[in-house]
Parts: sequence; structure tokens; C-alpha cells
Amino acid sequence: TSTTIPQLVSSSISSSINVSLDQHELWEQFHNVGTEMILTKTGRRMFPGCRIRLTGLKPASKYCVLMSVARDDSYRYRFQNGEWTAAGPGEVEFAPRYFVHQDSPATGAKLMKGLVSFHKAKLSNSNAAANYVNGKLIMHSMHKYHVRIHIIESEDPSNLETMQTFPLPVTSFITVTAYQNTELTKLKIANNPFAKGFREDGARGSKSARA
Amino acid sequence: TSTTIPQLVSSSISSSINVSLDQHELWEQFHNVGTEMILTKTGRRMFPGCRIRLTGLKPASKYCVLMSVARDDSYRYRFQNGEWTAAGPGEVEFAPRYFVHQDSPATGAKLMKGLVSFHKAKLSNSNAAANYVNGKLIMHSMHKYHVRIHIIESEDPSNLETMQTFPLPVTSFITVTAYQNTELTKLKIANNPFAKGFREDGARGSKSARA
DNA sequence: GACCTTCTCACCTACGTGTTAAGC
DNA sequence: TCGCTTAACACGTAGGTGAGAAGG
Repeated sequence: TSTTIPQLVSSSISSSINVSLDQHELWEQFHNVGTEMILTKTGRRMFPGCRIRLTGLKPASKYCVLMSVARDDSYRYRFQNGEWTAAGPGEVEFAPRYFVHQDSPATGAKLMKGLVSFHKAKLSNSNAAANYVNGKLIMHSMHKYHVRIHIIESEDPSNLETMQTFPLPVTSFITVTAYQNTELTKLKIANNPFAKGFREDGARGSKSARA
Repeated sequence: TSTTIPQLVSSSISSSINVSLDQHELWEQFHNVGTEMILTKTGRRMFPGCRIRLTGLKPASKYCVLMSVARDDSYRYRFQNGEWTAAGPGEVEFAPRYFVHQDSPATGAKLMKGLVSFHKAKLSNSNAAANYVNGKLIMHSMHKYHVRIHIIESEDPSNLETMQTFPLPVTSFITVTAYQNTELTKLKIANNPFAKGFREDGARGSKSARA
């Protein structure tokens, strides 16, 4: 149906890799309130989780898909009078770590077929060997980060030459060891199934609501 | 300490691949009673589970490790008067299916480092698309099977040219949809942690036993 | 005291067990 | 009736939640 419309997009652009974040609307709800993510020694999952949809891969090529976190800025933050404000210089950044998606390497065809979920990734504030857990991302508390996705056209995830990096700005969050903003906490409880025990109303699929 | 003993084993034999079944003693207990495994539409795990130790791989080579089931014979079985007996000809065999271990492909060094567990494999009697579950092995009920392990020296599990097959005779079992032999059921309950709720005594790590 | 971190807890999700009753 | 299969169930394992108290 578009044959009468001149194609202004070059073929090289139409075949470029694209990464889109699933549940974008939910992420925006958190972003509008000010997303916080908890750090623990053994590692805590993110909520919302990072699930992405990939397009523009070569179907027959093999790829590794990685996730990492990057600092938004160099400040330390503080929650005061109901809002987050920059409060002095931040800590020196840790060396970058990558969470390699468990399906890597996989063909472009397989990766584009459905969503690629990073729900197994965990955020931690401890680098100690005693707290070792595979796939943890080490971060400083009270600092601002965002998620980045990396695509490597290779079977070897350490082959960084072909790496393309896609930042996901809407995932921007401040790391905490306990939630600061009560509005943020309400959003977590309302949407995370594992926090259903803290809901006061019977909505969202509880047994009493179904009966 | 063996320098005075002539080596009769050629280097080619000493480098051959070897597969040994973990928990061999437990498997023998079941074998002595007559192992049964339950089939369901969505798939049921095996107990005991198949965990193997690999030796003789080339440390730097990449391998795929697969599991399958094969028929012991062509009979249909029946449990009557407290024992299993062959009762007529069996069904036509299904086309062979392979459960590809989730770590495949992996280097020989990594595979030989620890145990390789196939606990995620599931046994099913339904091939229907509605009951699709990844990695199911489809079988006929009331027939006798045993587990086989396959080693492929390739990054591609469908590359069957280099496949070596290792049958595990002690895993021999009859497929059922409900357990027939009460002695067998007792062994399952006594040893499978997920069946702890059916134990009558407080042994084997229950909370009351620890306290 | 103010701020941040850690640990334990009740309460969930998710799913692996044999049992039991019903179905064919 | 008999033999076998299916689905619902209570009861485990395993682990993801924020709350709240305790610690630094």
C-alpha cells in the first residue's frame, strides 16, 4: 500500500538495529514519580523489569545481548522535603559490568521472535566475595543510573569490537537501600505481583476479587 | 606412584569420553524395586534425576550435551499380582527427541569441572500443541525405557556426525500415569524433597528433626 | 538526632510432589 | 468391572516483596 510513496529511508537505515523497551507506559509512570531501585548485598531484582523487543538484526547471524547500568551524572542524591536533590559529588564509578543474557549467543531470528527479558539481573551494593551471586550489577547507593542494552554480533560476549550500545533513558532511577518516596512505594506495591501482600484493596487479581 | 607399572592403556583410550551417572547408589535402589516414572500432558520431571560426570573431553573444544530416552524392548507392560510383566506388543515408537542441555555449547573444560544435570527435562505422554512445553520427551505409557546421553563435538546440537551415545542401563524404568508398585512409591516419598509432605516419620531433614 | 544500611519477618508467586476422586 | 488417565488438591521447596526494628 506504500508503493506510491517514495522511500526516503535508505536500505542501510531500514536494516539498522533497534531496541524498544516493553511496558514503556509502566516505566513512564515510575519515571514521573521518580524511580527508585533497592540495592542489597545478595542482589535485588529491578521492578519494573527490563524486557526489550529487538528489530533489524540479521536473522542468520549470531548475537550476544547484554545489559549494563550507567551513571546519569556524577552527583550523590538526597531525599529531602519530599523530593530528590543533588547533594554533593558522587562516588568514583565502579568498573563497568555486563549482565549477559542467558540465551546468548542466539540467532537474530530467534531474538526478534519475542521479548528478551533481563528479569534475572540483580542490583547490589556489595562486591565482596562472600556475597557472590552470578550476574550481579554493583552500584553505589544514592546515585542516579539508567539501563543500557548492548548488542554484539558475535558468539563471544567478550568480543566488544562489534558492540552497539542503546541507552534507555526512561529507566533512569536512583539507587537506595530503603525506599524514600511513599508515592514510589505505592506504585511498586500496586504493580509488582510479589508485593501483593501489601495491597489494601482487593483489586488486581486477588482471590477475593475473583470470587 | 605408578611409575613402576607398565601402562597398557593407549593414549587414545585414555582420552576417550566417559559418562558416569551421579547418585548411582540411589538409582540402584530404585532399579532393584523396579523404577517407574510418571507421564503427564504438561510433562513431569524424573526422580531420581539424571546428573552425570564427564571425563575425557578436550578442554578447549566445544561440545553439546544431549539426553534422550530409548526403548528397552518392544513390549507393553502390565502390573499384576505385585509385579511387572510383559503383556503383548508395544506401540510404535515415537520419532526420537533430544533434550539439549541448557549450557550447550560449552567447552570441555567447563563441562568436566562439575556435574551436568538434566533435572529440567520432562516426560510427557502428549504431543499436542496445546500442551507444548519446551524440552519435553514424548513417550508411551506402560512401556520400558532407559536414559541415553549424547555428546556432540560441535557448537551446533543438530550436527549429529560427531555424536557419541552413552546408554545408562541402571536408569531403566517403566512409564506410568499413576504409580503401581507401593514399594516404589515409598522410595520416591522417602528421597524426593518435593514429596516431603507425604513422609510419616520426621527423618531426612525435616524441621522437627533438626530442632 | 538525622541519615543510611542491614537483618528478620509475614506474605506473596511459582512450581514440584503423591493422593484422591472422577472420567472413560 | 477392570485398567488406565486426568484434574483438583493439600503440602512441600524455592525464592521475590516491602515493613519494621535494630545497627552504625
